[in-house]
Amino acid sequence: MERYIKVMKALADPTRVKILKILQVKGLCVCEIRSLLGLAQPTISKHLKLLEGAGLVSSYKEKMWVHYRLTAEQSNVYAKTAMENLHDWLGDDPEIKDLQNIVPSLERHEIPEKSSPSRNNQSAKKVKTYFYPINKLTKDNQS
Amino acid sequence: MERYIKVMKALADPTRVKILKILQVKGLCVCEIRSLLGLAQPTISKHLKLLEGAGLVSSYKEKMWVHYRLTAEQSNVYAKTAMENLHDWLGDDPEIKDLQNIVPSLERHEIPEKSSPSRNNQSAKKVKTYFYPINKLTKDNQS
DNA sequence: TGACTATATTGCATGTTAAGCATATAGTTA
DNA sequence: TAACTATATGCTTAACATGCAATATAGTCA
Repeated sequence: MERYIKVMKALADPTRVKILKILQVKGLCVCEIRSLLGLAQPTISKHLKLLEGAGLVSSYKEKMWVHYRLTAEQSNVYAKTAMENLHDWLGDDPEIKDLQNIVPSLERHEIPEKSSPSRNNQSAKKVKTYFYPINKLTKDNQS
Repeated sequence: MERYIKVMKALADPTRVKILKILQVKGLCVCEIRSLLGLAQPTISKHLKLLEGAGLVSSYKEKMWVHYRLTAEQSNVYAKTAMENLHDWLGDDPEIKDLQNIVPSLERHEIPEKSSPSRNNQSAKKVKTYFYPINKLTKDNQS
C-alpha cells in the first residue's frame, strides 16, 4: 500500500506532472526544467527528489549538471503502469503542449536566468501556479 | 489537467483506496463502509463525496440508505483507466484482503455501532490510521 | 406528530504539502 | 586558491487535507 500511495501522490501534483511530461520528450538537467517551468530552483530540486523517491525518474551526473530522465526499466508495477498511462494523457493540454514544444530547442548554455534566484530574481518570470484543491467537489464525470 | 489531478488525488489516499477496493466486492451503504473502516461517519461521507466528485463512485438512495458503488460506465478516461488498474492492484495487501473478505457477510441491520458516533462512541473501535507522508523520500523502486 | 435512523454539513484541531528565500555543498575554471 | 555555476538542504509560511464532534437534514415508523 505504501508504495502505491507514494506513486499516486507523486502523480497527483500539477508541477510534477509537467516535469514528467517534459521528460517524455527528453532527459534534462535541473536548470533546464527550472527555466521551462519558471519556478525556483530549490522547488524543482525537491519535486525531482520526490519523483525519484517514487521511482518515476532517475538521475545521473555529467560534469556540473545532474540529468534527470524517466526511469527506463521499471520494476515498480505502479510506477510502470501509471507512466504508461501518463504517456497517452495530457498531450493535448495547452500548457503541456507548449512546454513539450520548447524542449527540443532548449540549449543549456543559453538559459536566460541564473540558477540561484536569490541573486537576481527581480526579472525572473513569475508564473502563477494553478492550484487544484481536492475539496472543490464539483461533480465532474466527463472525460 | 484539472480533471486528471482530481482523479489522481482521489486515488492517493489510503482510506479512499480502501473504500474503492471494498466497493469492488459489492456496493455498500455509508454505514456499512463506516463499520468496516472504523472511522467516523462524517469522515466516510466526505471521502465518498470526494470520490463521487472525481467520478469514481456513484450513489443512489434506497429507502433510508444511500448506496455507493463503483461508477459503471466511465466516460472519464482517467477514472476509467485508473480503476481498471486498481482492480488488479493491492488485492494481496493484508488489510485490503481482510476488508474484502468481510464484505460478503455484512448485514446492514447487524452493524454493531450506531451511525452517529457523537451519541455513543465510548465503545467505538478506534483504528489507528496509517499515514504515508509524501516526503519520506526513501528510494523505493521495487514493485 | 414525535422518536428514531441514516446521511450530510459545518466547524475546528492537527498534520501535510508546496512554495519561497537563504544557505550549504560540490564541481569547474581562472 | 578564489570566483563562479549547478544542485541540494533547511527553514518559514500559507494553503490544503484528514479526522472528529456537533449539528442539520431527510426519511421511516409507531
